[in-house]
Amino acid sequence: MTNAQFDREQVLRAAMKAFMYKGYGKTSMQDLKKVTGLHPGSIYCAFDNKRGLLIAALEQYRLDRSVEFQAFFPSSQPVMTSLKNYLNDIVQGCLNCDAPQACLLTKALSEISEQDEEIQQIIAHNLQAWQQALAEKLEQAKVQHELTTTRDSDHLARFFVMGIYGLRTFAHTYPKTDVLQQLADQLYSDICA
Amino acid sequence: MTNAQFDREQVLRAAMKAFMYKGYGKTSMQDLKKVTGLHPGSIYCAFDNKRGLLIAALEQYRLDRSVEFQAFFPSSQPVMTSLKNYLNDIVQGCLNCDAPQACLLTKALSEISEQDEEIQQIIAHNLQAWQQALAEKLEQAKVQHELTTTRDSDHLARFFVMGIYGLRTFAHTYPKTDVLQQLADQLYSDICA
DNA sequence: CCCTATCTTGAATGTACGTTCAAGATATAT
DNA sequence: ATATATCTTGAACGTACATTCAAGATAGGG
Repeated sequence: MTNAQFDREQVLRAAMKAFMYKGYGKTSMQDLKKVTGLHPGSIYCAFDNKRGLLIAALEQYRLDRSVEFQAFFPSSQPVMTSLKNYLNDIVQGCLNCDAPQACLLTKALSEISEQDEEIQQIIAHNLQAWQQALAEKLEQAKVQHELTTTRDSDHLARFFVMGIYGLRTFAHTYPKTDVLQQLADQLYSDICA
Repeated sequence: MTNAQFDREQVLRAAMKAFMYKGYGKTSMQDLKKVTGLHPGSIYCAFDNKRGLLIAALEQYRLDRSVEFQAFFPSSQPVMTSLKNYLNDIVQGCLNCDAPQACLLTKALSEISEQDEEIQQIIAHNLQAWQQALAEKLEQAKVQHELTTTRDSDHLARFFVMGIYGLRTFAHTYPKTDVLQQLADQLYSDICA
């Protein structure tokens, strides 16, 4: 029954990509078969159903992004420098057109949150964990006197994630490097101010 | 053939609401029949097909929002006061749960933009028109010395709409008045600074 | 070499959808 | 009042989908 002969991570990343590009609803099992290389029966065996595959893909996405995030903040480097690099990387991600311009979490949030409370909560939890991780980095920057502001780190982190949500939506309508970079720079300097 | 015995605006607003709540893909013709009171045949007669209804609804949305926007900026009042009221109204909209928390444009953008270039362009055009209208108000505020900043009005307007996109997404995961208001206040003061 | 247990496969199933269209209802003109 | 033209209605159609399942393939032990 529970078969793991295939590379689970690779399958989940392929599914993630499909869900990000077409959206959950419009990604058919045939699409998933094509991109994962798994036959419908195997998908149902491993993930119960399409929804189970989405949930597994969301978890893989969380893991991947978490690793990626930490890699941006080596202890050898000032936190605020890392934060700027991180933000610039997101700007580049918005411009990379063959890759999905949106993040899986916000895309799925807007598509299915009203209809599936469990998935809504998974997504909300993951987004809040990301926000929390950012707040910790900002707090660390304060302690190390890289960041001098009287404002609460939690508030700054919320404003930062809000800005990134907005940046990604903005990029959908106007994916020009210089304008996005200018917006990101403004966001960064408003955090610092 | 082209029949207009029903109230076209009312029908389009009902369709708008359904599309905003369920999304375009998951709103069935049965749903649309229920909310508009129009039988499938009549919908096809008046709007060609479901996609045509969406396009018509997007146009009605544009009109409604345009009227609403101008109403927020009476000449009797300082522009920046109006802008603050406008922003606060958006915050309230994010909290009003029975109404759609997202705007039809961004919701549809994230759902169908990859698959329908024509609709993508309609949406992008409408969002840019909104941004342009904001830029004009900001420019007016500068001329009247309500707003003193060296930054470009177009840039400020872009940053403002980016913030609102982000605010709406944020509200999806955490719809608490005080936090949203704090984020909106921060956005407003960053525009002014 | 064969038998059995497990895994793989894609065709079959039921459902739900967008769309069409012909029959019925209504209004208008003579 | 009757005939004709127009509009309204919802049942029927084809299609596409998620899901299931039984037949076929594969491997491992006797």
